[in-house]
Amino acid sequence: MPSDAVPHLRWTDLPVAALPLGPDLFDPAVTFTCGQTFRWEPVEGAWIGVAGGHIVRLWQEGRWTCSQAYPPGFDLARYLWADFDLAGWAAAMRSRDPWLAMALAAFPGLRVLRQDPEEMLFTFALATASHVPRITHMVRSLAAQLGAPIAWIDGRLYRAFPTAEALLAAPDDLLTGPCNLGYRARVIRRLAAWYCERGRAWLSDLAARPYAEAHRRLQEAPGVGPKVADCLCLFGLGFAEAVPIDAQTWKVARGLFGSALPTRTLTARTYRLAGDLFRQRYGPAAGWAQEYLYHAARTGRLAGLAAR
DNA sequence: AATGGACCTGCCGTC
DNA sequence: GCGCGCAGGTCCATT
Repeated sequence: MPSDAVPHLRWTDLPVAALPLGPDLFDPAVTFTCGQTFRWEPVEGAWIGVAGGHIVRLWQEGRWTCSQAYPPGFDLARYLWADFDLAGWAAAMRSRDPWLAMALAAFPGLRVLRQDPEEMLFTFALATASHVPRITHMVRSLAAQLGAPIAWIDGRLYRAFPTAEALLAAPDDLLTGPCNLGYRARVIRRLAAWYCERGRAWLSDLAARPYAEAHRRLQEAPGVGPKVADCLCLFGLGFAEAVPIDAQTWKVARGLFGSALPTRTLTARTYRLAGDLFRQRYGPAAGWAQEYLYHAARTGRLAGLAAR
């Protein structure tokens, strides 16, 4: 669809909704920049992002999180996992170990988001051997180059995350050129072809399966290993017990669990083992604990936690 | 089952 | 400004 075929709107004309989430329960700045989502930007005291085909603007007023969205029908409460009792969980977790307690204190209001599973599939397949600034650039370029236009708002055009079909049809020099995917261009193309043969139901059906099964079956997709599968489980399918173990989290795991992890490097077996140890220590929302520990480790707040 | 290496570049801490 | 570099890994070949 050409970009002049979508509506021209103004934020002042869009209705406002509100959720009872104050800064202690939801901190947009931390949540949107900690490496689980890549399309939110601060704009004049608010945050604007595109998620699941909706343009969303949100800001906080006292104990409330206010929001606008186009097209209407965006379920912000679901997106923010608002029914997860962050305060209660955090209170229960502080005693598990001083490291998680430190991370909880350092980043109050960090929430795990429930994002669109298809977007998560391609986003985290893209994220391999990369880092947050670069992933952000890749995701935003892809949306700018291949995303369907949704609307103009206050003179700016917003585009959706590219569909699998659009990624599959994209010329190779577009993926490697302006989007700077590097070797990931091949990965994305292969994954898009594989996914297009199955369709969206393949992903959404997994959300109804037990975590272990979903995690295993996701890895049937090319370019999806154990870590990307866990990102999908946690960020896209709502499995709070999924613990993505990347390089940072592996360092944390070695510090926490020491000799219980038999190898120095992350292997298929130790990946499983580390995840189980996290779940043992932090319970059914171990994925939330991972998110706090990952962000703390990445920003250098866990300097004292060295592997034995 | 556990390494070792390749794969594309932009960051970023370190010489 | 670089860099036997490293980064939210995965895949494949060897041992």
